[in-house]
Amino acid sequence: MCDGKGAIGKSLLKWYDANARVMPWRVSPQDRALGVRPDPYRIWLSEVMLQQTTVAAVRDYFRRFTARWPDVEALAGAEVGAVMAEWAGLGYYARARNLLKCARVVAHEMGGRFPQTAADLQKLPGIGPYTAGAIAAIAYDEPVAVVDGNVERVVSRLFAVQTPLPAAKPELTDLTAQITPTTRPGDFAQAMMDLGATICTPRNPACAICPLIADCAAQSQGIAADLPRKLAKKPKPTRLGFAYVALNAAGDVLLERRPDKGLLGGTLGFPGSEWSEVPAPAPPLQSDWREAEAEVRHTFTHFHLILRVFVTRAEGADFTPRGDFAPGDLPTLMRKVWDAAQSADWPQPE
DNA sequence: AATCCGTGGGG
DNA sequence: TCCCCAAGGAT
Repeated sequence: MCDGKGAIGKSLLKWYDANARVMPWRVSPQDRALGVRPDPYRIWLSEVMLQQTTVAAVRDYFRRFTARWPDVEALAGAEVGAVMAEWAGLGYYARARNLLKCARVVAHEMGGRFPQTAADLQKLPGIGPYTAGAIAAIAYDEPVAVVDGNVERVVSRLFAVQTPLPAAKPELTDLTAQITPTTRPGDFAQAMMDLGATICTPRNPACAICPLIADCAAQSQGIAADLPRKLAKKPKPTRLGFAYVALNAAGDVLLERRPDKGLLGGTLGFPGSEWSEVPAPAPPLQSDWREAEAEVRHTFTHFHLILRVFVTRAEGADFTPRGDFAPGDLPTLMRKVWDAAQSADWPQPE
């Protein structure tokens, strides 16, 4: 490691000490001075929630989870339906299923203590290279490279890496390791991410106020905003489908839980057809179905979806009691279906 | 290794 | 409106 690279950590930590963002899972500088350590449970929970998800979106979810399940043993004792309902709206629902799996492994097989190295953390469900590194660095001071999308951007600019992502990932990880200090590696990782989120942004980076401007190759070459290079993305097709909202006379709701695998796996929702270019109607029961005026439009990671929504009054054995149903327990797509159903011209019960 | 997985905000 | 993208992981 050359002196220039060591200087990056020093400059960055100085900036971080003056500019660290306040977040519910971070230990405040005052508490840190009193010797308070980050809680591995809260670091783990926050890092899983933050996977591909903005800080703003995570905040309230984190508060609700930690209020309801203050430690890993409490979470391990939760029912999967309760966890899915609490996660509803946050997206990427495999994270919620793996979160509970991981909590149960840690609580039941590890005495409630998380592994203390990145290598061992990564063996747990839902913990990959990034999350393992983040927990190890922040909670256990392991000087490991922590590489998320922010760090990829910051490092590709610092060293003017021209290789497009994702092929550049190993090179960026290696470069990150070279500038990661052995002291305060967790603060360094969080500082890199804060820098990427607030100054070294994807578009219009604020190089003029960047603490690393003197170390940045891309800035000196005038190409900071052009990095990192990325491969072109494929276009998103549009799929169609039908969704069915049935209530009985008491106002109970016909719901179904989706299988664990695939889109919206393990979440609660309304029955419906397949989603495809030419879906076949698939009402869950025979009744006087009325179509809502409003269609539901929703965009997933890799396709657009347009749903036609039908409503009816009917009787059946497997309705969810009205008092047990809350739209907030549904993923966003199904909340949209519910909202569209409210504006429909409902048939009267027979 | 390429694909599959949500959602909301910003430009 | 549309595209980008955000503290990625599993398969």
